[in-house]
Amino acid sequence: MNKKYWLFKAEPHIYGVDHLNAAPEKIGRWDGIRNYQARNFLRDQVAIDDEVFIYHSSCKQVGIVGTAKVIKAAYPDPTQFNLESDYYDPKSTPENPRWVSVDIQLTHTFPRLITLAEIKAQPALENMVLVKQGRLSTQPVTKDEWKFILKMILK
DNA sequence: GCCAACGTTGGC
DNA sequence: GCCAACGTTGGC
Repeated sequence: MNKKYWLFKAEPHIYGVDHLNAAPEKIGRWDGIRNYQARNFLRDQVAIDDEVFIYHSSCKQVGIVGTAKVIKAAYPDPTQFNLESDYYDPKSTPENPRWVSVDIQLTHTFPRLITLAEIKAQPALENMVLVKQGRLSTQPVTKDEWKFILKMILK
């Protein structure tokens, strides 16, 4: 099974690299995904040992802030059953859950943030889903894009 | 199944 | 706060 690469978006004030860094073993549950296209990636394709860019959206500095690896594949997102949660979904049942989570472990916090503007300025990245389809919170990244972005940190 | 109205995401 | 680009809902 080939390792795959992903980009997960989050609003940093809700859940981001800081939360993962503060967690035991830097492990966290990626939950609250309520978009079918994103859900399908999480449920059907995201696998253990896949690597993930953590992206901060809707904030002052939008961009990629670090990497994580998947340590647990899709399982029912517990927040969908929690009446107290913003992510509660009355149409979801334990027998037939709609939404899934994965667990990830932070592997690197970048020494600097790679901004969306930088990414957009790179011809090599013009086909990234991030560039072509703005609104998608869980998206695939190609191996070439992954390697290219890691090199950008050194510049 | 179509499509208008409405809601959300997310950059700027 | 604005607005473009989606996604969702609901009448028919």
